[in-house]
Amino acid sequence: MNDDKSKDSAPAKDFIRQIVSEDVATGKHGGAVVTRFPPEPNGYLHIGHAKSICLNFGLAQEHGGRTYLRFDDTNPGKEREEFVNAITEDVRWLGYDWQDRLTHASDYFDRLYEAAERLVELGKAYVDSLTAEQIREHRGTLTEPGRNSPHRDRSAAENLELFRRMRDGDFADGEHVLRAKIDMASPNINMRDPTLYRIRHLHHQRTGDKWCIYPMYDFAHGLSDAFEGITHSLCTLEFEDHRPLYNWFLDQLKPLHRPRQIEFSRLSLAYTVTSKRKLGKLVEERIVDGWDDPRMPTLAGMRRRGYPAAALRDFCRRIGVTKKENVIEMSLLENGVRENLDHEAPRRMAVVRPLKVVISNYPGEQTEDLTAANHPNRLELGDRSLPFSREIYIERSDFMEEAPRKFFRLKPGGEVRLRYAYIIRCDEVIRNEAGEVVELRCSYDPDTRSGTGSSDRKVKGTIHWLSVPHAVAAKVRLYDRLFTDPDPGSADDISTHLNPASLETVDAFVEPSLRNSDAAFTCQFERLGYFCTDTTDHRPDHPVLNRIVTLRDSWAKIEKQDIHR
RNA sequence: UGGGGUGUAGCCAAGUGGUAAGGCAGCGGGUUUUGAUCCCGUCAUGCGCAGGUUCGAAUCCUGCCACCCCAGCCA
Repeated sequence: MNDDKSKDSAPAKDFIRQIVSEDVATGKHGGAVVTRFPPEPNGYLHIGHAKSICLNFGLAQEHGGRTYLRFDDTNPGKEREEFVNAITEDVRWLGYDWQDRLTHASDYFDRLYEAAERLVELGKAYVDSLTAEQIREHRGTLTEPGRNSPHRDRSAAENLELFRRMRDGDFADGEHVLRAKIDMASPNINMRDPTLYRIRHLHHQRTGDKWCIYPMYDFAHGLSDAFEGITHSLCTLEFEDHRPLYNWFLDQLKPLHRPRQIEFSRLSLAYTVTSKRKLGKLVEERIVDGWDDPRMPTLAGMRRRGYPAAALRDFCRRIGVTKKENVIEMSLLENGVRENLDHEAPRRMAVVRPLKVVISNYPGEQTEDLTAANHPNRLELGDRSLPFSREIYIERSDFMEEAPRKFFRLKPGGEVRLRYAYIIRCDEVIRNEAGEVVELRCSYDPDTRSGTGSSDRKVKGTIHWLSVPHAVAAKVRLYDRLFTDPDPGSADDISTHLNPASLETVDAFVEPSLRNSDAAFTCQFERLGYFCTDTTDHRPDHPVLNRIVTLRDSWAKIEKQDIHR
């Protein structure tokens, strides 16, 4: 089902791949390439993370290297086990395998603590007893240098004792922190004695109550990279200013491996938000069903919507990796999904707004099984049979009483081909008391059955249809973009940009072969204009399908031209 | 106004001194039992701006402009 064809072609040589190739060529790190994908387990992964996952895992793959999946769990209280499970599932779904390299920053809490003590002994770290507010005041501003803390010159022995007592739980939250002793006048604010450890009397999801002090990102991250032998530590642009600090720790502590941090720009997608915090808000406020709501730009949401993992990988390859701020248009993602699905998805018939057609010259009790190809361009995908009878449903919009000149489909007195069946002619239009069209009387040409030698009579239009007694009721969920603004993330309150019509459910009929289909079965409804997939809440007798992505619709263009004529 | 980054088409993105790849979007056309797919064509005298160096500059130099990030005991 939607088998990931490995048509992911070779990635472009972005600047990171150039650096890595050069490092491999010059034998740096013995030619090894070791990367890591380090999410904080405080939310679900979204499309932006896919870029990082594809980069990190892809890069290692290209060089026969290794990639760690490392949970950056240094801040208990924000992080939850539910999220680590979701994240591992998403990474696996995207098609990547970390093998036995699933780690946590918390795995290194002992070693990190030892490293911190070493820094204290080296005179490169001290315990500060200022309040958070005082520390902020001492930090200075963007244009003014900071001031040294009065505790900056404590002796190594005193610092060591204080730090140990911090660890042993002698102090309350916020009473002390451990700080690096660097330069309070540095123009780079990250170098103005950054905090290394803070006291947090909190239960940690993995280490339990063993610790009441937890390391900060800057301290934990670079050293974790070093511990794991990471060669290239790839992160986003906002960490550029942290690189001097990343290197400072390595310079002071001289670990065996020396990783290199390289920054690239985040992905942002027009009309969506890629911020765990903001996505979490949509979940909390029940604007969506959950992190995996098919409208969400999360990997779980896209999976449930029916986006193939291969299409997401292809998308990540297409967008490239640079240091430039970028906003990718939705159409690029959708084109990739469409392209993948067009090749992979079998075709089926469906009628969303039924109009009954009686084929008056077709025998009343007769039923015949017609043969329909599963894919018009890939005969190897086989075919299925489609029951045909005297009464059928067609799409309401496929009939027009007063049709513009270029309307190819059914009109009074006109002919149209029923896909995989016969050519019919509209003889009569039946109305109700209100004057609405409720039924069409047509006649068919028995010589035009699809696939027979005499079936090559040409008519302009082809429409889809379903035999009334055989049609299966189904629900189709039509999703539209969640936001009306191209950059909803810029608003303080993203809910002001919500699209009220982001979800519409319609009753439809589908062909009998869709009854008892597998959940997650993805198909394209012939002539309906979109791809659909069965959802997780699939019921065998009543399929519920999600629209995945819309087909290119040149009819809309023609229609518009016609109006303007 | 301190520091760090980034500017190539509507959106991405190659290009590393030799005369502007590719994709998406758009536009025009052909094939088609999905108005889909597919195929063909078209789309920057121009690379943030202004000078300079050079036979030759998106690439080198100088100056300017615009945008993004940084003042968590978040990551």
